[in-house]
Order: sequence, then structure tokens, then C-alpha cells
Amino acid sequence: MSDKKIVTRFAPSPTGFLHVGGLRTALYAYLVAKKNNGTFLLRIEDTDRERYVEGGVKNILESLYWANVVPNEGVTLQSESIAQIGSHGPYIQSERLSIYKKYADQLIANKQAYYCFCTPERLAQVREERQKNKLPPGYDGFCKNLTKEEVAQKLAENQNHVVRLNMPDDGETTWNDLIHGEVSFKNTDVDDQVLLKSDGYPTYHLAVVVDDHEMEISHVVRGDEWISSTPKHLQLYSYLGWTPPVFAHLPLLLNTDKSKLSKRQGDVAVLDYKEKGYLPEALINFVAFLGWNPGTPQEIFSFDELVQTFNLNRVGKAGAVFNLEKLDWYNREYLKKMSADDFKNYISAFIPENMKEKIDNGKMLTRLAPILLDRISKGSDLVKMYDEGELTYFFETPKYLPEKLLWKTTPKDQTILNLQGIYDLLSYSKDEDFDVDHVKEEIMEYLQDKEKGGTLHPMRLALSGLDKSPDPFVIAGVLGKKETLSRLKIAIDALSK
RNA sequence: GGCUCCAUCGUCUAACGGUUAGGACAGCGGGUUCUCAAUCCGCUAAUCGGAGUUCGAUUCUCCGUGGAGUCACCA
Repeated sequence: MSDKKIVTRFAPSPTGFLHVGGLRTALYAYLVAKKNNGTFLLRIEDTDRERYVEGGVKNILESLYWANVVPNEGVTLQSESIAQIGSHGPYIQSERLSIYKKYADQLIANKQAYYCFCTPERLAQVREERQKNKLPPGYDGFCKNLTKEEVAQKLAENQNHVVRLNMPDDGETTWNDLIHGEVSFKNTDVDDQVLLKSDGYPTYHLAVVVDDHEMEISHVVRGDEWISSTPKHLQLYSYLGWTPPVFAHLPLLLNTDKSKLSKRQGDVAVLDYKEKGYLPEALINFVAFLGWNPGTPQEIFSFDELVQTFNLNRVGKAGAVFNLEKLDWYNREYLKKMSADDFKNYISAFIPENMKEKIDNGKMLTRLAPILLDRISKGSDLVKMYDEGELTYFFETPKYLPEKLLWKTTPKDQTILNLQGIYDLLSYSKDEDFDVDHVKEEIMEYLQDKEKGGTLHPMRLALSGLDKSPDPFVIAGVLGKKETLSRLKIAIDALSK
């Protein structure tokens, strides 16, 4: 890359929630900046007042901060509230209207842009006709030929108008895309885009060029959907006498049916994944690998490793399906790596209040953690698990019928013997918490012996009331000696009746 | 429809023009003297088609085909 300072930006529009595709774009831009000791800035493109969503900016910031993709210039979060830092501000486009106006005027003066007074009805008609005649769609340039006087008169009459880009009638626009290599468009195929809307707000096309230049952006990292408007942007750079930044158009994230990732095929909002229990590291790692790979077998990358390793030249050209199964795998991997304390913290947020009351918040949670981890990493929803009784046995002695205690292959008497033996072995243990591994060894030995039924199912049933549960020794560890023995006793008594 | 982009297992992808086309996820089968899970081992599975260049094409070129994006006073 050049010796110029690397500055990248993420420039979302606050029209809803930040989605995972946006997160990946932001991540790549962030990584390019960080890897080169550069700046990553966040700019808000809120020039569409109709689609503006209250709280949209906050959602974008929360999502980015959660994922650790934190801007060091532009719009940021300072102790929970939105702030702008840096010397190129303001970084919210609706606060920059006069700047866009200035450049629009300059373009008009140089005949590089022109006023257009066409009504929406006429525009629609033109579109339809061109479609019908199999001509390339787009504006027909009607107002380009208005005389100075006509324009002056219409302006004086206060007619509704926009400002359009005056694309050259010949030649072509070419650039060397960091991802795609050389991309080229014939200028005649490029529309005379509206630059300034009739409400005085700029369109994306004017604003993005002006801002990227004024904010000294060196690399524009954005989605492939912008490829076809890049010639317009390049033309503007040329008209305004500016050196364009380097462009990198990222392949799109896709739905399972290969269409552009959208709502409706599942959750796409970044914060949905937070709520579902995905770790930011897992989401980031997963999303980083959608379109990029290090060229080595390594799949698990910490955030720092990504910064070290990432390079746009290893980003592919084809779109990538957003495949949840792999995400789940990443999440499991990161869950497994978590320290006990971190996990306790993490899990705390997912435990329902009524469940929390029954937890002593100390030992209990620590012991419970591995089980919850196990279940969550299998994709279980904790609240649902609790509601469906899958976890209730940790908090209350299960209510079960004696016959449920019988494992199908084991006769009643043998089951009693089985449980009694386990009971005895456990009572010898002096340790209230149980040394699970140690006790387990003894019990397994006991069960292997004699005709005690060789199976662990009675213990599982006695402790959880379910024939499918976590490892009974783990449950015993969680319950503690007293409760474990009590449940075994209840089971033995019930069977002995 | 115009323009543009793209094309390796179901999915994410690797492969100086020379590999039995590799890995990961998922799936399937098996081992680990407890179910599920985890773990270990194994298996299934791909170069869109056709020409051309070349001693040799996944790789380069062209033509098809397929998919996607974009054609707004939305970004």
C-alpha cells in the first residue's frame, strides 16, 4: 500500500438495525486500518429522511462495540451516549448539508452537473418507454438542454428541482478494484444520477464522494452492490479535481437460496445474535471467514490474530452463504475456551429471574456452568430448557412415579441393589462437594462387579427424574452430597414399597 | 430487458499450469466397559458445459449456461 496514512470508514445508514453483512464490511474495513496502523472511522449516512429510524444510530454503535469493531474517529460511544471525535467532522451527514450544497454549486457552474425540473410522472414515463424500446434504462437528459434563461426562469418560479450529474457522452470509466481487479463501464451506460434532491439533501452519491475526500479516506471498503455506481463516484472525483481512494468491493453475504442476505430467512441483526447467546468472538471469527481465509488450516482466530493476519488480497470474489451451522461450531469452540469466571458472567444473563433466586450465586452457578455450557453449546435455549423441566431438577427434587425409576432392562430388586450400592459408596465420601472423578471410579467399579446391573441409568433417573440428562456424576456434583443422597434414598424407598 | 460481477464437495474454502483436487462445518459409520453431548478414528461428497492455448489445465483465453447485483429525488 502507499505511504499515505491508511484511513478506512464504515458508513451505514440508520434505517434499522445493523445486520451481519454490515458487520462484516465494518470488520474488514477495521482490520485494514488496524493492520496498517491507520484510522477506522464511523460516519452516519442519514440523508434519507423518510427511511430514518429513531435509535438506528444507537443500534449501530451498540452492535459495533459489542463486536469490538470500535471506531477511533467519527461517531463513537462515550459512556453510553453518542459522541463525535476527530477533526474532520461533523460525521453525521445531515449536519453537513451546506458542504454538499457548496460542491453542487461548483459542479453546476462548471456544467458538470445541471438542474433538472422533471416531474416524477415524466420520469416514470421515460423509464417505461425506454424499457419498452429495450434501451438502457435511465434519465433521458431532457433538462440538460435547457437554456440558461429557461433555468433561471424556472428557478425564479420556484419550481421543484434536483441537481443531476452530467456524465460524459463518450469514453469509459475504469478502476483497479482491490478485489475484482480492473472493472470498466462505458460512460454512456452510466445514468445522470441525482446528486441533490429537491429537499436540499444530497443523495448517497454526492455525499459519499465529498465526505470520503474531506475525511481523507484512503480505502473504500464496501459491498459489491456498489460496483455499478462506482463510475459515478469516480466521475465526481474527476470533476472536483480530487484523487479517488482505492476501492475494494466485497462479495455479498447470501441467503441459503443464494440471494442477497436479507431478513426473513432468519435473524440478520447483529444484536439478535447477542441475545441468542452467541459470543462476539465467535460471530466475528465466523463472519471474517465468509469471503476471506488465511490460506492456512487455522480456523480459530482471536481478534488480535485477525488484525495480524487479515489481508484484502486473500478476499475471494464470490458471494458466501451465511451458514448458521458453522457459526454454532465457532460458538462452541469459544465457549469451551472460556474461563469459569467469564462463563459465569456470560451465563448469568441467560438465566431467568425465577431461576436465579434458587441459585446461591456462588458455588451453585459454578457447578452448574459446565452443564449449561454443554446444553447451550448444543443450541438449547435456556429459558425453554427450564420451562420444559430439563433443568428444574437442579432446584427441586423431581416428582416421579416409582415405576419410572425402573430402567427397562433391569429387574426391580437389582435396581434397588444398584442404587443402594451407589448410596453407600457416596456416603463414605467425606467431601460435601464430591470428588466426582474419584467417586465415579469407585461406582463404576462397583457396577461392573457382581450382578448389580452394570448400568448407570437408575442413578440418572433417581437424580434427575429423566432418562436423558447430563452425566449423573456431574449432577451429583452440582447437587452436593446431602441432596444427592436424599434423592437416592427417596428412590430406594419408592422402589422398596 | 441493459449494464456489471461471479462460478471447486450440501455450506465456508485451499491448491507457482503438473496434487490420489486438501482442510473445516454439516451428514453418515465406528471406538472410548452411562444416555445425549464432547472427544478420537473412518466414510460419503466438488472443479457448470464446450472449444482453444499447452507435453499438461481447477488454474490462462473465448463462447455458452447458470446465479447474483444494479438500473429511485434508498442507501
